[in-house]
Amino acid sequence: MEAELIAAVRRFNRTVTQRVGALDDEYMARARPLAQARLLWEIGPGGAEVAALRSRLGLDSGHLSRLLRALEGDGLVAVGPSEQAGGDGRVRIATLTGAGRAEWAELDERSDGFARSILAPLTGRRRERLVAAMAEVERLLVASMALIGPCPPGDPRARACVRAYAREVARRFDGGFDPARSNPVRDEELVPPAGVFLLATLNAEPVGCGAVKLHRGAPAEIKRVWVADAVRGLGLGRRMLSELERYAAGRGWTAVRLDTNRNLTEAIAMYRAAGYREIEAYNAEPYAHHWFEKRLAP
Amino acid sequence: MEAELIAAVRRFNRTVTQRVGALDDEYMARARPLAQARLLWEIGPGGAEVAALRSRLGLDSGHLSRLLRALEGDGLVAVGPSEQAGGDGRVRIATLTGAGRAEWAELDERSDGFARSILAPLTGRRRERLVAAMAEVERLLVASMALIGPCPPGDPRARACVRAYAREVARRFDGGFDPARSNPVRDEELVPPAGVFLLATLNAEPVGCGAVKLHRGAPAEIKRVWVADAVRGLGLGRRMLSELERYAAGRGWTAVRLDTNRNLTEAIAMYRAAGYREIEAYNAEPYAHHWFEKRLAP
DNA sequence: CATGAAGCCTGACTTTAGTCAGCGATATGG
DNA sequence: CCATATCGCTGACTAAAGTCAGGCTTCATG
Repeated sequence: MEAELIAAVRRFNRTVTQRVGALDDEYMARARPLAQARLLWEIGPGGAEVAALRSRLGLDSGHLSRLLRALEGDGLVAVGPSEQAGGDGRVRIATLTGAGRAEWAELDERSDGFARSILAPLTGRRRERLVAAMAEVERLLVASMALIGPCPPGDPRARACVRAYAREVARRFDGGFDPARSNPVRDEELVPPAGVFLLATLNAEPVGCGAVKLHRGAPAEIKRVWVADAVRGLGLGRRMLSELERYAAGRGWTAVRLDTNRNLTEAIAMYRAAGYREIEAYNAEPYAHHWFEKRLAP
Repeated sequence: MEAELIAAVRRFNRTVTQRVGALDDEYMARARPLAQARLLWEIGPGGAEVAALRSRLGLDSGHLSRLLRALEGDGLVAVGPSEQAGGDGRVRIATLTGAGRAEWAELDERSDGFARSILAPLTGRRRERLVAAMAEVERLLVASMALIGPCPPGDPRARACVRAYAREVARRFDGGFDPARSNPVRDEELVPPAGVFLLATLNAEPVGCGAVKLHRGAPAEIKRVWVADAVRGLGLGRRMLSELERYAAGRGWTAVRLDTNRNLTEAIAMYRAAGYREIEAYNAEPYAHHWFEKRLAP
């Protein structure tokens, strides 16, 4: 990786996170400790589960509890049981009181004010350029924050991705998609050593998946590569694919193949760009129109 | 200002400062408190004056002193007298010891590693785009961090700007520039109520200047508008100009004028773009070829 | 329904950050 | 040379952040 690029990223980190970040904190903190303000903000007008707050803010359970107590003491927050029918009685939900909503609105206003103060000194054209560049940085940074790792196929996040995949496929295939008619994939096939299921997460939210089956005496087979709409076009599919290939190659497989539907044009383009070449049908998948293979470097 | 733009800036602030900023801190902090690590970093291999560190990091004198003591105790830093011939015996200089330099190098390495980790998940083309966008954001953010405010013309920073202005003008005018031949500007003329000298600063460093003289019974006169090379093209000259106009308008003047040399083409373009129109010579400035005037809204 | 895990809580800390008054040495301006 | 300011330092704080061990309640599971 060129030193030039690294130096540029470092300059950015220094200037932007240090200066803007510090100012942002100042804008956030009103007569209140920063952690409390952040928490209040994160609860939001709609309320939030305590566990979600803990993971989003990365706080210790004791610390968070105390912060909630402080906000409750100031009459800004009410923490109560989940209240939902069939809800888990252990989880508690924090909601803003009237005063809390007022203070939240105040924070929102200040946040607007801060953004305004960044734009204010710039002329119209430069403003547009700054905003466009910021959007680009944000998009690509988000892409680089996504993590891809193995996950049991039975995990709720994995299930959610597979459901989303099935929904999308049902929408896009001519004549819909009936899982019962398609070649089945059983969970055991996606657990090492038979194969693996990889989950892509962004801030712990699942945003994509992919799996590979290591067939004995045959090329490994890639299945269920899917990326959430919100993060398409960031190269996540490509990363998922190469992680799956890496897994197969690491176990000694020298080729991977996959089947796909003619309507999934971007996927097909991605496979070609990633070095896959079209082959004859190797299975009888009723929804497939194209079959691809890629040889793996050992 | 459109809500669209503000929302984009806020999204950026959120993603970047919170996520990248927090990670940056983690990378910085090795078994050491963040403030100590930052201080060590800021001292750098070349050493630094204690006062400079205080202003750069925005720390309280007592706090900084204690941090220095802690680093000294760990054998990383040595604080000694200025040592320079004719140096101020009160100021002290912090320098890194061998161990300190080693730890500094380690921080440098980690900082590189962090930058690398941002770029690593991206493909080549996306990397280029991210870096380009980061550079753009940084440039424009720097522009919006510059502050313009009144400053006594005798202040060392003001003097430094005026000297830089004179050097540049000497380089660019045909046949150089001899201040003695030019229409003189006395300091008293640039102190309220006779006029004002404005200084543009970026992180407390002077990066530009401008002045206006409020002539009795005549249009106000703008002088010495100058912007440092490093921050040109960011609209700072334009901002300086409008601050000067605002000052004159605020005291009741309804027009400003100025003279300029034909070689300062960007300045001339800026005057025109800012609503100045060329007029007949109103003085006998030997270095001037163009004279401009702008009417001010009350 | 016994068992263990999960979710949230409190108590009892430590560490870090930050503030403020005042001191001793040095510099500066009349 | 005297008054006054500046620079860096120490002492004596407070506030905020963060850690860790347990305890109570609720849930899931055999």
